[in-house]
Amino acid sequence: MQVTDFQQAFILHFGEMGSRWGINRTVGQIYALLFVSEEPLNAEQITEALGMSRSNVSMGLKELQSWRLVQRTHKPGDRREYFAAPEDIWEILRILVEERRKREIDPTLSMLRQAQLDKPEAAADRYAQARMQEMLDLIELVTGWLDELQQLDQETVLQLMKLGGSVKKLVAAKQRLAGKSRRNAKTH
Amino acid sequence: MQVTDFQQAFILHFGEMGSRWGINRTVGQIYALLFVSEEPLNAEQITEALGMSRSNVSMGLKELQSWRLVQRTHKPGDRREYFAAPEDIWEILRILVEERRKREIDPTLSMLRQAQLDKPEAAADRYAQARMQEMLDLIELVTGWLDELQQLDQETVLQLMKLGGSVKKLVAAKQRLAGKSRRNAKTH
DNA sequence: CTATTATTTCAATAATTCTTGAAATTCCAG
DNA sequence: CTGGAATTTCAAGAATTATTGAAATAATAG
Repeated sequence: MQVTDFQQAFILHFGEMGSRWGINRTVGQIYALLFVSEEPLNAEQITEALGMSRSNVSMGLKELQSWRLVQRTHKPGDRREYFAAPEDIWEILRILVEERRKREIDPTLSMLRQAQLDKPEAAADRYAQARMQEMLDLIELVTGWLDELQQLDQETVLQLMKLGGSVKKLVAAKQRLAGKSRRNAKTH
Repeated sequence: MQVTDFQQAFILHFGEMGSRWGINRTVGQIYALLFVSEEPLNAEQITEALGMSRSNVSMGLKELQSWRLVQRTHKPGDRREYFAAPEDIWEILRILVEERRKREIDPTLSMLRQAQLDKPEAAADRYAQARMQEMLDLIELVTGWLDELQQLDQETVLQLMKLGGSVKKLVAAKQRLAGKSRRNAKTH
């Protein structure tokens, strides 16, 4: 297998960006190749196309599988494994968000929650705890919202994103509605 | 300056997570220290608190400044520089989103746009180009939406995020309204 | 089974990134 | 200006991460 110049530009870019995205060059290149390939590829084809060692490809594929970013298939009468990127790009985005969250945010959430169980005496520690609480609240708000977005069907998300600035009016309208039903409730 | 055990847990965690977040341990620790410190700190205090070299702190602060994540201040009658994390945690989030986007997404956007200017002949390239177009469309949709969210005031964003699942009804309602005014327009 | 092919593991080394102390530079009080 | 304090730069070494070929393991066709 030989990549075209057109594909090559994309593959090399992903390789370069890999380090900024927290994956290595190899993994970035393998994923880029799979993403622009119409048919699933086996490890040997990837090795030849990218000019890296077979073992490197094996490790890269393992990493991509741990990210759930590649699917494994088989061809009839061929016992080699074939790999492909998910067809649906929304699915890819969903997985990316989930996995990055699991790796980059969840451990911090645990630590922040743990820190709230303490009852520090010193002023410096009480300030630190308050700051951590602020961070915790913000992360919970944003990740909770991401959870809700993921529950929604794709069409609704698309519409919401296309709403643009008019979302403000919509939210304001909703607030007024909600206000009616709790006219006498404690405000704020 | 000496950090307490309570602060230390937070600082060490940020140091460890640093590599997953694309910054190094030093930078993570410095930021964590500033984040939980009520008063701005100078480089010497940071050096002592974290037990790393003065030059390392200097480089770390430079990096954090390139991320716009620290503010520089001065104390009267003291010519040393003092550093602090922004007080407002929403501000921190905003900056983080902007900077990560600039570093991790914008270069890819350029590349993808460039690739759409080509008019490839080969079937493999035409497929690759179509895939890149899908990726481009999705990134533009999401980043465009982030832009609009950033235009909104914090209160509106907060309300939107707290809407949760009911956002679906809201969007549906909006669609019905919009539908009235383009009853006879070409659907989709 | 067994021979062959496919895949993974692993230890060595290549490459990159981080950290440091020393030297250079900048800054400003006197 | 000048001297000392504050800060940055830089090259060397430390530490980490990536890549490889060889060996081990797994899978299956015959």
